[in-house]
Amino acid sequence: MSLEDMEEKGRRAMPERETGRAGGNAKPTLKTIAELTGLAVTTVSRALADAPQIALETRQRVRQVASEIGYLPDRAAQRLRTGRTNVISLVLDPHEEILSYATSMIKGLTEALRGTPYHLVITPHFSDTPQVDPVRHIMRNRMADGIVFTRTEPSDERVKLLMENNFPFICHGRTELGTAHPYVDYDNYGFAYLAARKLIAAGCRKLFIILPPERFTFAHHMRHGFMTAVREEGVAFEIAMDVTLDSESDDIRDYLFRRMGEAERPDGFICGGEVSALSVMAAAYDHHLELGKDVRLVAKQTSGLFDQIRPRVETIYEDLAEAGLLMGRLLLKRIGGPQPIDEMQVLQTV
Amino acid sequence: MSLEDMEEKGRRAMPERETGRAGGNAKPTLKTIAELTGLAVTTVSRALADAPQIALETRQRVRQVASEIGYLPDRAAQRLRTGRTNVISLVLDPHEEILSYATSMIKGLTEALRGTPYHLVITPHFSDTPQVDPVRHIMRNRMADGIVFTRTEPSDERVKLLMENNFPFICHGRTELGTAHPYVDYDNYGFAYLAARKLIAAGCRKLFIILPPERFTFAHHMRHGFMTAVREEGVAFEIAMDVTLDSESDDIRDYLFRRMGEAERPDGFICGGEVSALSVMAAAYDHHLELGKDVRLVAKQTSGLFDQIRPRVETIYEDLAEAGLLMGRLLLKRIGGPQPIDEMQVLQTV
DNA sequence: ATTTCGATTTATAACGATATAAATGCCGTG
DNA sequence: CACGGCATTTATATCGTTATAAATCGAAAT
Repeated sequence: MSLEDMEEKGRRAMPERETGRAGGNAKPTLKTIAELTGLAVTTVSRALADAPQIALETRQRVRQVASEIGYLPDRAAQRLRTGRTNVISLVLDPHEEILSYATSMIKGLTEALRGTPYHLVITPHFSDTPQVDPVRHIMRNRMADGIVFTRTEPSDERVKLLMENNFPFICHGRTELGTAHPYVDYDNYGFAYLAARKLIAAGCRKLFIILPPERFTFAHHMRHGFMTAVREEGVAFEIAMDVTLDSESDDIRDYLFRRMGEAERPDGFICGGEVSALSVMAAAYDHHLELGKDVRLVAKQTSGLFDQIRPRVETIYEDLAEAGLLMGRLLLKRIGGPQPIDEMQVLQTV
Repeated sequence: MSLEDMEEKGRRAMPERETGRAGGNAKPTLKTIAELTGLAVTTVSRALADAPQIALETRQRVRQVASEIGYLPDRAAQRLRTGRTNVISLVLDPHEEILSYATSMIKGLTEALRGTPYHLVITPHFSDTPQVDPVRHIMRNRMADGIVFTRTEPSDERVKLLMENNFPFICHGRTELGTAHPYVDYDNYGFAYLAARKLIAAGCRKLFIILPPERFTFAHHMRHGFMTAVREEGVAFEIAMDVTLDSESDDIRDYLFRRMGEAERPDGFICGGEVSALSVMAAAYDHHLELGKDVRLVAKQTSGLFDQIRPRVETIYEDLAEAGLLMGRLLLKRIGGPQPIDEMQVLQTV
């Protein structure tokens, strides 16, 4: 083998300095700091953890060196040793793909996690598997230190499972289980009640509401708020059959178009979702009904969308980013503290 | 020390079975399988990796036992040992909070990652730090095996940095750097061209377009497509000053309302975003201009939103979930293969 | 019978951090 | 001057996995 050949082979064996290690110097570890300071790795570790048994002067010197060389602890090593993942899992339901719901939540959550060592992992929940599966998987295999999920049900299996195992979590919406659990909710009772009162005050004589699917707790809250208002005022009412806020918006529009063509047409509509509210408007438009005169609508607003909609629609605002922020904060608090904190918070209708 | 005392102490030492270890049996590891099969840990590891040097019969037996006890490899340990994180980072720009953009991307990405060991981590990019910071951080500290980002610029610092370090990534949109790099883009030239042709064909005599901020490559594409069409047809045109697709939608509406009140009012509008398109509609409405008669609008549609909008608006569809799916697939391919694959794909206007 | 070979399996050493227990050195005290 | 006590530092083991090198074993070859 010639000299050139050997050189050639050498080049092949080490192509171009392992990916990502540009600059020539390897990633700093505790060992690097230990060598630079002349201390033991253990000491460096505890110094960075601000352990009181390490001399103050040592702690400061270690901190100094650490920041100079841009040391960051290896997450994998920490996770392996301590069992803590520094991960928060957001379990996303396929239905949350609609519009801004998930994005607002994510915005709030990342804001809450900002400055902490926690990362946000999106765990999709595919519709062909039971709702509790991703949660169980995360918990069993310790994929995260805490779980965030939404669309809570009255007797939610996920809440039960997580409570049983004392695993940190927070959910958007409440259960109707006896036991207290951490959650953040919006006052959907208040929403529906207020919406109905507004419509009645505007002169509506027959109210119509599209509810979330019955299996969600907040569907009950909305129904209850709606029923309370219509009973107080003694006006006629109707609750959408066959379609829910989760239905395809085309289906909602078709359904409403049919209903608007039948006898005893409702004149006041309540809609707890933005796109479905547009479906209501479209159905009315297709019937040449004038919004704000022939029919009225109160919609729940979760984005700036309805500020651009004409004719103007009365809305009641739910701040999902704020909910996400709050959820993140409460979850971090729960993870930090050893015993379960059963803090709950309901964001009021504005 | 009495016997009771010792027992008491023993109990204290193991308080209540570490959180999450319900059921009494600890989380299975390679060691567990090794003990059950009588093999060495190394052998089990290689058997599960389907190494050819392990006897077929052994491999099958190990697989069997592994699935029986529900073994899952510890990600932290794998990550520590191999340096691979099994994480894909999606860097989210604050502007992507609007409506469905991020959600659609996430949907596509999770679909692509389904069945793979990869997790999706959301890395927020806060607006008070340089755009390249989160990308550099992820790369330097090996927080992920691959990066996804959006809003690509002609001379994008992120692309440069990642290319220099040969770090796997994919972006939504192209650069104008000479070097090829992996990306998925939408044919925004085609969008603007087609939109302009449609408006002209419908009889419009003065076209108006709202572009993305100039710093993004796709702004140039749209401008180019728009300019080509108006020049071909020789119609008058105007490009929005002062507002872009990133502007507050209220600002866009106010701006357009003013413009529509001035002389030589445009009669054909092109809008590359959903909410801003609604702003155009709102401005026209507030001027009592009839859409489809006094003024026309072609909007880019990225969700089902415009199917519910009345009066009906002409739209051109961009499938962001499809883009996300494609990006995920290309990135995984890039991570799998040792040498950079410079695959690029432009999704065509439909 | 000894050697060699190929096919398997195994032992050992890391990856980078931290918990536990042990060691060091300095101080005052008896 | 030996000792105990205190403050501080260090050595060792470990988390669960995989890369590397070494070992085992039966069968074929010398």
